[in-house]
Amino acid sequence: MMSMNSKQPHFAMHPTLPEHKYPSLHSSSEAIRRACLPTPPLQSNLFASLDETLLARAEALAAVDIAVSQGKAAAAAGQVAAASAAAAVVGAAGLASICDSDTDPRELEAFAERFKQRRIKLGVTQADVGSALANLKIPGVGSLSQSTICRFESLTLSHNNMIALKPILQAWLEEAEGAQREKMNKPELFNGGEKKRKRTSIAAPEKRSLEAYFAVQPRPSSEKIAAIAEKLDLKKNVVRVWFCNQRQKQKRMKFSATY
DNA sequence: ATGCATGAGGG
DNA sequence: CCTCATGCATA
Repeated sequence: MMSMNSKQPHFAMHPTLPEHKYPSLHSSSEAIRRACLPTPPLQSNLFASLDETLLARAEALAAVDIAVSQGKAAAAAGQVAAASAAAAVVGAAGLASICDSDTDPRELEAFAERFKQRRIKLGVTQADVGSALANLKIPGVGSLSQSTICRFESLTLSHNNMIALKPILQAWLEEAEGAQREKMNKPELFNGGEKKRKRTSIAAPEKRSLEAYFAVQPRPSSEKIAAIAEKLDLKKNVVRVWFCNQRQKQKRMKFSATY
């Protein structure tokens, strides 16, 4: 009965972030990426005359992928290209501010692993760490979800996100190891049943089409999205969000930067 | 561990 | 509408 799931009240959500967690990280990095993108995609006149054709083309590519037995080939190629671009950006920029040890991917990776190791040694779950962060009483820092802690440990967060979270998790780690020799206990609180969100699941065939399309055009216009949505019989918003998430995925540490 | 979703902030 | 940080729900 006591499903000890990771159900947390809503206290961890973004009730109206004070001013967002990491103020200075935004515009700069994005601007640099854009400014240094080596090759602005390809098709431009392709879209002018082709519409449904491109969609069909993308799906054809998906079919080819299947034949090659590597469903992710196209997407992978896109990621590689993006990774190269990102690497070139960092190299060309040569900015001291983003090249010191605190932002060094290797250091982040090393820390993430040490963190996980010590966390486990403390017998604490990812979810525990997340909620415990609120107890650190660090200004502007509340709790985090199991998802985020997991992603931090597996480096599946953006480089900037990793950098921002590192000091926070480091603080928790030291605090926790110090408190271990003592005695600690925190109260658990749960709330009754609320309306649960339902997660839409995109079927494999549709996903293949989306991936194929993404390979040729990662940022389809609203109109294209509508067309794709209709073609795949999905809600337009679902398709839009899928593309947004796909783009974010490309930027995660694990698939980015040459290090 | 990861897929789809939300919301702040920016343009 | 997008990006980005983040989370609920689920495989």
